[in-house]
Amino acid sequence: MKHYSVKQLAKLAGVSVRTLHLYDQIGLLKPASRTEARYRLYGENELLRLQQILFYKELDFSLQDIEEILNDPHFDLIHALESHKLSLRRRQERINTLLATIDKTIVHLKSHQMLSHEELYAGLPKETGESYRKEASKKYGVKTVETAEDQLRSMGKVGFDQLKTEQKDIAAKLFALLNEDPHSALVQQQIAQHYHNTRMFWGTAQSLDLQAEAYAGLGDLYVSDERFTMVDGKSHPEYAQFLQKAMRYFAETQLK
Amino acid sequence: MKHYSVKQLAKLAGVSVRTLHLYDQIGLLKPASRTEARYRLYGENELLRLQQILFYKELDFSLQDIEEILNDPHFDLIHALESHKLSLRRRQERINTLLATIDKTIVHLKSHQMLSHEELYAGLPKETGESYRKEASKKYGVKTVETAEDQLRSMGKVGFDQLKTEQKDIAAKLFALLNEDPHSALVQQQIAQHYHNTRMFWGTAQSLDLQAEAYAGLGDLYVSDERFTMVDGKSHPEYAQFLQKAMRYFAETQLK
DNA sequence: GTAGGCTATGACGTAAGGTAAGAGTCAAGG
DNA sequence: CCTTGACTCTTACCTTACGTCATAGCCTAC
Repeated sequence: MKHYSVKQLAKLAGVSVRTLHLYDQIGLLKPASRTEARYRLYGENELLRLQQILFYKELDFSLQDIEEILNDPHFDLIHALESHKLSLRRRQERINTLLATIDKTIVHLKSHQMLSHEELYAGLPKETGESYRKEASKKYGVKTVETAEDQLRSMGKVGFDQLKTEQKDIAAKLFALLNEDPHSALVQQQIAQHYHNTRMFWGTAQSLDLQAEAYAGLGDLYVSDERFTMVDGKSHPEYAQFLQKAMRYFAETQLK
Repeated sequence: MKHYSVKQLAKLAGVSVRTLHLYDQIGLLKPASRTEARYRLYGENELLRLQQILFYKELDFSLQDIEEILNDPHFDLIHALESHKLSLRRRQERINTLLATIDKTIVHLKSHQMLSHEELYAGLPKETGESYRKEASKKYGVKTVETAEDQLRSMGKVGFDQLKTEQKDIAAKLFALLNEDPHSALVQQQIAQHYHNTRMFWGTAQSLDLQAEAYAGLGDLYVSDERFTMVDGKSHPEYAQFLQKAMRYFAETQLK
């Protein structure tokens, strides 16, 4: 009868010696016998069992499961395989979701910086855009408008578009509060929602101080660019100013 | 300014306290400050960072990678995501392979026991099958034939079919050795190949003694059922007997 | 006799926490 | 004032399936 040393068996089956030591230790694959010096000796039976082990390992079963499968001849292997299939399917679906999310994230990131100054005002007649800039700059200062534009630009096209869509939702709620005090708890609660949503488009984490500034600046932009506060095609400058006040107050009271 | 205790932050973000302890320990997310009693205090900034961490964790990034991504603003995130996509794709392909293998295995197992006595002899006119049985039983004893049939049945339809296909290959080699001594090294070497292939269809591991018996019994079956030794539609009883001798010799010398 | 190769056991490390022990902290109620 | 209960701290061991030493014993060849 043939017998193999650890190294021979390991080489034969393509595993490491350590693996055989482990399998011996946990009782998954014991050597047929030992020499006087406690050297492990494996026989043909052990080679066969090892091959079975490796087969199930290929299928991603845990060593514990493999031991149950091999030791209990009445083990319901088909059932085990079916449930294993299910878990593999779940893993696959999860990976699909991950891939989709990553793709979205990549698209999102790539659209960053792609927003040039022209794109920022695309959709508006150039002169109109410029005139709004001038008017807003007069009212709020050149620096404020530029800061707000930078902030918006860093948000990327996707964020930009989504932000507009988002506005529709929040507009419905805030529009009803137009006559409330922008500093009231009622309004501030909605603004908090808006802040948390908006923040998701702002790349890497910044200090709260910076975020406060940026958020307040975004409110300024609302005033400087009517597109953000258009509802059903009509601009609502008083809504923009309402929002600006509410956002700045939020930034100053909640974020500092 | 708001501040959160470990438990509050944990609950807010849906992680465990231990997780926050760990993130603190590895420097991934340090508390903004500590109380006098060394209680951890987290602020709004930490909540934001934690949410970023969880986002990347959702994408199956390791904590190490996440730390690099978050700490280095110049990190090439798009590149990291692309390569992450690749590794996810590989995992998905691997899972696809596993699923296919499992399906095959299940089919294989299900065809076990489905092989009734009639199916065993399907394809042969019933009387022919019966007559072969009788003749073989006379020559080798009823018990031998039944044992061989059981063995074959336990192999399942898939194994049964594949075994026949397999025979075509080995037949080409062994047919040329028909006039050699079945016990010669030349023949025995081919038989060893055959044994190792055949064994793959024999479900769970058995003792070598049992395998030896089964393998020898399979040789008997070859003689009792001409379908195994048909080459181009012609039966070759002398080939069957040659095989039987070689297999029995192999079982007795190599497997005991 | 010794060099080189094989073997044994034991122990530590990995990733991302879970679980638990022992001790200190804090606010509320009696 | 004291106790109770909830919370927190640190330390440390457990998990998977091994890889990687470290130390020591064994075996064979020259």
